[in-house]
Order: sequence, then C-alpha cells, then structure tokens
Amino acid sequence: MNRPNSNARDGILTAANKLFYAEGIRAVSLDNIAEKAGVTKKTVYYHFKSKDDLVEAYLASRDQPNLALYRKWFEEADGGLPDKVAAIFYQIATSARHPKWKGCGFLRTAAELANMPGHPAMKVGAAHKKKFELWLEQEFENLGLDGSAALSRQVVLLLDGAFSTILVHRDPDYAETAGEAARALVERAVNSSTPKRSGQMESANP
Amino acid sequence: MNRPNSNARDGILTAANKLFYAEGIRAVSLDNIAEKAGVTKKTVYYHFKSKDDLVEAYLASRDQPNLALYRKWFEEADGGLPDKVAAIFYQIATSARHPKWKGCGFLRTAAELANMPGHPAMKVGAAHKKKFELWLEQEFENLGLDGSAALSRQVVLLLDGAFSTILVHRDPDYAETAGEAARALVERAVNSSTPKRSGQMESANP
DNA sequence: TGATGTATATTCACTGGTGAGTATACTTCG
DNA sequence: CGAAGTATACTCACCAGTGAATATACATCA
Repeated sequence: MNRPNSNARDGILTAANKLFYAEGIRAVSLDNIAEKAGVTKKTVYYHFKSKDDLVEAYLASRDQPNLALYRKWFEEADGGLPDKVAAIFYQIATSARHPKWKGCGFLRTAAELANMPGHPAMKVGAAHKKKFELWLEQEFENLGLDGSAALSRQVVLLLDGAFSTILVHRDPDYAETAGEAARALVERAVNSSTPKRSGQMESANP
Repeated sequence: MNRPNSNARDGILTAANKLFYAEGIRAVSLDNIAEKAGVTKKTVYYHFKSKDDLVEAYLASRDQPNLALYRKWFEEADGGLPDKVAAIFYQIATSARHPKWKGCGFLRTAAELANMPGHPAMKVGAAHKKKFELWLEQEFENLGLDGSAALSRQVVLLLDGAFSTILVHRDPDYAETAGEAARALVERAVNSSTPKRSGQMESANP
C-alpha cells in the first residue's frame, strides 16, 4: 500500500491511463484515480492542476508509444508497401481481440469531449493523428508515389474507421476488411505512379 | 407495448436528442433534460424508467431518420454507382460544415459507453450501423457486383472513419477524401465483377 | 556541528454543488 | 371516483476542487 520510493506522479498517470482508457473520461473521477494510485486526491491535485490537465497528460503519454508501435508494425512486416500498410490493420485486429481492448483512446476521448473543441486533450489527440498521417505520407513520398498526401489520408480514414466500427460491433474482423481496402488503395497508387518498370502502355496524361 | 404518446414524452425525447448529441451522454443530466423540456425530473421518470432507457430511446429515435437520409442522398445523386456512393460522403462533408455538427451520435455514444458493451443503447447503435451496411450491400448485390459484402464493409469503414477523423481535426474535407477512396473501391469492384446484364441507370458517357 | 529556513510532497477533512432516483401529494379528465 | 400525469421536495452518493497542517530533504549559516 505505502510505497515511499515510488514516484507518485508516474503512479497517478499510470492509474489515469488505465482508468480513462477502460472506463472513459467522464466516467472516472479523480477519487477513483487517487485510490487506484494509492495516494490522496490532494496529491493528484499537487501534480496536476485539474482533471482536464490530467486528461491531457493521459493522451500525451500515449502519443509516442502508439506511434512507435505503428512504425514497428510497418517496418517489421514482410512484403511490399501494400503489405506493410495492411500489416498495421492486421495487428490492430489482433490487439482488438484482447478482452481489454476498448478502441482508440484518442478517438474515444475526442468523441467524449466533442462539446469542448478547445480542450487541451483535443489538441493533443488531433496532433497525434496528424503525426501518424504525416509519417505515412512521408513513407509514401519516399517511395516516389504520387498523391502521397491523399493516399495517406485514405489509409488514416480506414484506420479510424476500423477502430470505430470494431468498437460498435465488437468484431475485430473489420480491421482485416479495412486492411484489404487499404492494400487495394495503395496498390492502385503504386500502379498509377510515375514510371517504375511498367509493362503497360500508359498514356501520358492530358 | 404501451403507447404513451403524450406531448411531454415527445418533448423530453426532443430535448434529450439535442442535449445528448450536443454535449454527450454522461455530460448531460436528467435535470438538464427536464429543464430543457420544460417539465420536472419526475415527469421524465414517469415516461422513461431510467437514464439508460432514455439514452436508448434517443438513439432509437435517430435510427430510421438517419438511414432514410443516407438512402435519399444515394438515390438522388446523379451518375453511376461510384458517384452515388461518393455522394453520401459529399453530403456528410456538407453536414459537417454546420457549426452544430458533432460527429455521428451513434459512434460517439458507442465510444462513450465502450465500458458497457451490454448497454441497450449499444445494441441499438450496432443494429443501426448494421442496417446501413446491409442496405448498401443489397444495393451492390442488386447491380450484380461480386463481393458486395466486403465492399459494403469497406465503404462503411470509410464512412465511420470520416465521422471520426472529421471530429478529431474539425476538418470536413476528410469526408471528401473518404468519398474518393470509396469511389475508387467501388469502381474497382465494378470493373472486376463478372459481366452484369442488368441495364442500370449509369450513363455510358463521362 | 547543529539550528533554522525553504521548497517539495503528502495527508486528512472539508465545501459547495450536482447526480440519479424517489416519496408523496396534487390536479385533471374520462 | 380513479387513473394518468405532473409537481414539490427530498435522499444519498458522488464529484471537482480546497484549506490547513504535516512530513521530508536539503541547503545555509552561526
């Protein structure tokens, strides 16, 4: 119970992570978090100036780890670009089969705080999603694809769609369908991009 | 079933609709709803047995109207199948530009109640999304497309992705990107399908 | 060395307010 | 009358945030 050596702030953030993700923002009180962290509420308020502040810190703490995971899945996947993109979706399907999976914390927080567009956590969430989009765009760009930005956005849309749809139906298979859609869109972009080694007689564009 | 078709009940449901959609489920109290409806909380409890019951009624009341809207957008759109599908997305982009737009109520409710998978409102939400998916699948099927089910799911994923992503970035343009992705996927399915014989309304001329 | 000051970190007990839900009584109309 | 519908006024739990006090660590200086 008493852990004099533990860093209280980290403990609070860890507890907040688990509870906010598992139950939702407004469903969790700072009393809940304090209890789970083994501190009093006042200690929570010592380290975070308000609940909103803690919510922001919660999302911020997930930003880099989540992005790193996506990158890892992409980089470690076998095959060409379409396969690597599809791999992200297949990994999400796997994650979603775990009983504690409850969708994307960023998306769920955005949905819950939709009435507070200026909330600091909303900005963190938007920035996170944008980073993912730009990273993917850069990957496409590096391979010389045309329309990298639009393609990246399409993949992002499928990804967020997968998160949402899986949550609604509790059916991770949707991630695989989304992965196949993403694969098709990437393949299409690869095939229609500037010359690679095309055996087709593509006409120059008007 | 009972038919409590009183004025008060409708007023309460209307108020619940506005408030739940605008602010979120847990952010709105029955006191808020009662006040907005111009009745006392006890009257709310006379017509709805609990807050959960009212949340369920809120989503149920949006089921048919929303589906009708999607159908209308689809049916009234010019062009071939890909255009009709894309039209839904363009209409969503337009809706999303209204300042009071706050995403898809079904999705946001699912996100907020993700910790209560058995909640009656969750079932209503899942059923609603499934109806849309099956309607679209049937439209594809009617045109003799192969893989209608998978294609319908892909479009659904893009649609829910658009709702989510627009909400995160407050940028309705994502709906247009999603629409183009959907168009591409539908075109691909049309082109790869076994020759269909049904003369459809798609014009032969670009 | 030891006394004292100061910033960090934490607790207990509390406030003002709101939440879901209820007990009871009043009203209106068939 | 009596049932449907509404109102007043309540309970009890919880919640975000606070006040005052305390404990610990470490520095400064007499």
